[in-house]
Amino acid sequence: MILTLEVDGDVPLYQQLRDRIVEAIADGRLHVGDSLPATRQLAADLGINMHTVNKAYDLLRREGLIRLARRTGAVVIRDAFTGPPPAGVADEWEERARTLLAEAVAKGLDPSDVTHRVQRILDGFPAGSSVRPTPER
Amino acid sequence: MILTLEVDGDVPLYQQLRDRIVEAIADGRLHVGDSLPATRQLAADLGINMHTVNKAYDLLRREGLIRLARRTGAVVIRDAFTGPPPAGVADEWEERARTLLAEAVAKGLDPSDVTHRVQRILDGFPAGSSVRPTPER
DNA sequence: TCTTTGTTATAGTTTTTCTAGAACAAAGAG
DNA sequence: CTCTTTGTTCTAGAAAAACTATAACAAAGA
Repeated sequence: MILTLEVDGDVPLYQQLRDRIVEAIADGRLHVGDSLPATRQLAADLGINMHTVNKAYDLLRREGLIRLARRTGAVVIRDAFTGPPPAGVADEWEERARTLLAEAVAKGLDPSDVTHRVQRILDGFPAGSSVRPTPER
Repeated sequence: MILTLEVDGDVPLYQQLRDRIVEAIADGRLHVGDSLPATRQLAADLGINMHTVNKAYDLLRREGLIRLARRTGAVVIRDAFTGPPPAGVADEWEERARTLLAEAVAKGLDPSDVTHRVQRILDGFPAGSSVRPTPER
């Protein structure tokens, strides 16, 4: 898994790392059961500290996306096909979505353009190609 | 304009303030030409420091949403009907949208549900109710 | 001229971020 | 059973960000 981080950006490294992994899961480049690199290994590869990777992994664990265990390492336990998300996840997500969408509208982006962009992004995800009323697997 | 901030949240106060104002613009509760409260006044109302408000206003200014001037104060200069956004704004927005949408998918939200939620949010904005191929006003 | 309002400067505290090194603990590999 | 790998925890420190507090400056409308 190739990851690149912006060292001089305004987004914290552990947040960027978390985001890239979330995107990898959504993209289908990571599936349930897949292992993430060991914290020490990934830290070395990225040229950052072990604890920074640790923090990103801890975030993903608290979000219910990975399982952490000694010796086994970090393993993906959630993807688009795993089943319905815990209650509250959708509403909490929507709240943040509302802020982002408000920004688009406030800045004058055409709402239908926004819709199309969102649709295109979703369609780009493996799980977004087909309507999925009931979870598979 | 009534605003409430989460003092003990993990989102910086100036960021929350910026978000609430962006939402107010998108909601149509703030229009082009409307004045925001003076920094000292708003700081006092919210029980926070003047410089924190200042930082939020400065963000909004750099985003092209308000104009700042002495004596005149902070005035909204952009809303959904002002015209097309500067080049690059849409693409920069889409990049962040992609991360947020990836999170939804990775957490198992049904893509069609995500679409519906996005649509409902957009429709809730005054500018989102009707298709707007060409800017009005 | 006075007052309002943004702007800038200085300074200090607290929290967050990132790094560094070390040791501990569980669990699979051999 | 021993060794090694991997997450976990601890301490510590540096740098940056966030927030507060005061004060003074500067422009511009009343």
